[in-house]
Amino acid sequence: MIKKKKDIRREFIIGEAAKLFKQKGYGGTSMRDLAEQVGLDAASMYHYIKSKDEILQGICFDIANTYVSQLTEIENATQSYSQKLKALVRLHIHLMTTKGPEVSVANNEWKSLSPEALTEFKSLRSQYEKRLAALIEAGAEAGEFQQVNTSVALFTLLSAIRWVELWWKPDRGITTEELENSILTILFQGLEKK
Amino acid sequence: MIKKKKDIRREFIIGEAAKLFKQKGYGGTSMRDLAEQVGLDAASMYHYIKSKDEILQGICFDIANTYVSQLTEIENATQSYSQKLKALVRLHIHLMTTKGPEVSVANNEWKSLSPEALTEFKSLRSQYEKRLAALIEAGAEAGEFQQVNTSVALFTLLSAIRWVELWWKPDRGITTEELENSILTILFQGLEKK
DNA sequence: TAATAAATCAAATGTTCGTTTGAATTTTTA
DNA sequence: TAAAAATTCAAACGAACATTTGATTTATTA
Repeated sequence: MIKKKKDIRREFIIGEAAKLFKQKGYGGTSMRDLAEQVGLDAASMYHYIKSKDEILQGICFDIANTYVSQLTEIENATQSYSQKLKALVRLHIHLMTTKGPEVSVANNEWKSLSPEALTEFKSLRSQYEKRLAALIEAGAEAGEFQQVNTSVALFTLLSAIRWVELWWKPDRGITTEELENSILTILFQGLEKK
Repeated sequence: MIKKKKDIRREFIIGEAAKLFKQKGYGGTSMRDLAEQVGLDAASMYHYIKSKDEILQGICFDIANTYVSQLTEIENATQSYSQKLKALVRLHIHLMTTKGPEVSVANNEWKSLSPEALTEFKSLRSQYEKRLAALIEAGAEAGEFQQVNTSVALFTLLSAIRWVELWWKPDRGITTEELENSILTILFQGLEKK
């Protein structure tokens, strides 16, 4: 037996929690709300999860680790810095369209992590930003990018795509391909026509 | 007597609330936290404010109204659509550097508004987005912008600058002028060097 | 200075929260 | 089918919350 029924239930609870946390915030979601969503009494959920905080940790660190491993792959690829950056932006967008609630929670609710988890999470994020900044810096030195402040470029890129996690639904009348292309056009070519 | 002492106290409380709401979230900030911050007993604060929700409303709608009136001014100005859009982005950035906590709260904590206020707030935001979308649409038809989906352009622009409200401090070693110029360069010229 | 108004807070109210306990029920195993 | 294990929930716990009450202190006014 590879995956126990208990684990499946547990994952279901965490998935529903992600949806609720995205919708109403971590603080705004009670364990009783979550219990109702999964069709259990609140007390019963504690057979599958240890605490509310553990759920949030699961979501946040799962996403954080995904981001880190994607960045590592790109760092090791042989492409121009411009291509690397574009590929990374695509991966970010893709993750938002496939794991919307989880990404949303990791991006917006991490402040509610317990103190120890919070420290660890901020450290992970800081490392990620440093490595990404290095990529931008290298690209600028290679003459591939405009001369703009690295931090500004870093945060503008990361921030510019954040709306996707809130906006994207399968029925928006736009494919993920179009979505990615439009965003990449604005960020790398600029909105203004030359 | 133009401004009563009571009103000044009230505004101070709301200002401190904005800082705390930004830092710890609306749900994560108790009235006791806020009382300690302003140097009063929790009960005493109720001489100056009606409720916690009223504070949040004050912050959110103050910012929302500022955005709307700024947009109205720009709509009525005689400039190219490109100039209008750039001016608006500058105003957004400027508001973040001058009213950081309030903008942060209006952007991140509006979900905690009471049901009626929430409806009103979402309506205001939706109107704002529609008018901004119309500006982008018009600029595209005038041939000033690249051919990208209007919603994508709209949200990418608005989202791209959101990090400023969290990042900007007077001692970041960058003037607001440089900050605005760098961001505008990326968004309108693109990060890639041609 | 005496009367009045404003400001303060100790104490309590009722509610909601995350979580635990312990017993009942259902499912699995031998 | 009997014993063991897993699952469920009713009930309750203590803590934290926003807010109210009522009395006390401080400032203002006549």
